[in-house]
Amino acid sequence: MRNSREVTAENRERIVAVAARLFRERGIAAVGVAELMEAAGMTHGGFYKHFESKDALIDEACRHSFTEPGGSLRAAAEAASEGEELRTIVDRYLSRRHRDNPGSGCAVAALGGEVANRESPAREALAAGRERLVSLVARYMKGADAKERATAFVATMVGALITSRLADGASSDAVLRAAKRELYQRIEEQG
Amino acid sequence: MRNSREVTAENRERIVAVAARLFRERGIAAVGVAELMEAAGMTHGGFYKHFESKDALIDEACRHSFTEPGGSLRAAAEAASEGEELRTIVDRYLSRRHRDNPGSGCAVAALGGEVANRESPAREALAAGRERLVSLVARYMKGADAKERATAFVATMVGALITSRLADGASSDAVLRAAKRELYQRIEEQG
DNA sequence: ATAATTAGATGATAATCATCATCTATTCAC
DNA sequence: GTGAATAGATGATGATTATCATCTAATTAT
Repeated sequence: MRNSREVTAENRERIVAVAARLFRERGIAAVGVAELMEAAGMTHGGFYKHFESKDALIDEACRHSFTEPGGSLRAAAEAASEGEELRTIVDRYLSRRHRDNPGSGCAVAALGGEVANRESPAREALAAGRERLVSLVARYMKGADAKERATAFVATMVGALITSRLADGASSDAVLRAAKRELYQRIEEQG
Repeated sequence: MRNSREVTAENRERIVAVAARLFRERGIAAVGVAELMEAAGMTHGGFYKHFESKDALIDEACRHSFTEPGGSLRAAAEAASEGEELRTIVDRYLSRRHRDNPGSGCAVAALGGEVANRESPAREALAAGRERLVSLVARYMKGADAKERATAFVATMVGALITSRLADGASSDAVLRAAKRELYQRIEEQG
């Protein structure tokens, strides 16, 4: 069977979106092409009409995960009242909601470990995503060393999210709380 | 052929050690039983004389990676001169050496993402490793909230290591530097 | 020393994987 | 409308996987 250009484009987009979600939820290696296509509402064979290989999809899915509208930290920060931008970012990033829903969350935290080291466009996409996050945070910081402090700020957020997902119940919440308190303090110290 | 009890125990230990290294270097899913056994100097078939399954080895390898003598942060901290313990920990953890050698480094940073979520002894082992790291750091902090500050401290270290491994060349060093500076400052502020 | 045990090699198994050839029904270009 | 192009289904491919049965030589227990 054949679909219209429009439907085809939608299908392709759906594959990427589903992959971006499943990869973050369960890891890249743990998700096969067949399962992926079924989750996108198709059979496995059609996959290669859209992508050259699974690796090509991985790259695209990594890029995609930073362009999703729903979880945009940038939008949340820009909607916040003045002086509350960084606190808004922290509250969102270190929320239980974010911790419990990696599929729609930060790809740096969800896929960073699996993609690090291996040289690939996927790694570059995550690296670029991290840098954009640093830039967003730095925008709300004052001083010549804003970028440097933002880099450490982001490292704390990412590390806290990852370690909170690792810990069990009680201490998982404690990790989020501790990091939030720490970051709040840094925000107070010098905007 | 059959080996003596001693040789057998050594072989088993070697499998665990090799697994702990390879898993951290390339990810758990990317390392097969056959490759693992070859790296340990044996053929794949003997594996199941030592372990019930690959999952059982994963659990043991995760536990093992926190008991290696070489990379012990605890030993380094205890050997440091008084007042320099935390700085010693930071210098070690956020060194280029540690960043470039995940195989002998922190398993929380190397495997945290892949093991998070999935319920397993492996996850519990990493969670326990993280808590021991927090306790080690807290030991050198003053105040009633030492544990909480140590939790954020560790999150920053882990997040910095992971994001530095993700970034390319230039910014990778910048991440380490920024986090070190940030943590140094926290140490100064209140021991 | 003899007998029972077993560590590890060899090779097979079945499952899962990414990838691709083929087919078909549809859509687009004309 | 007619014909070329193609999206996606179906099914096969070969590679890789974890797991296991069998065999054998060596070690342990007696």
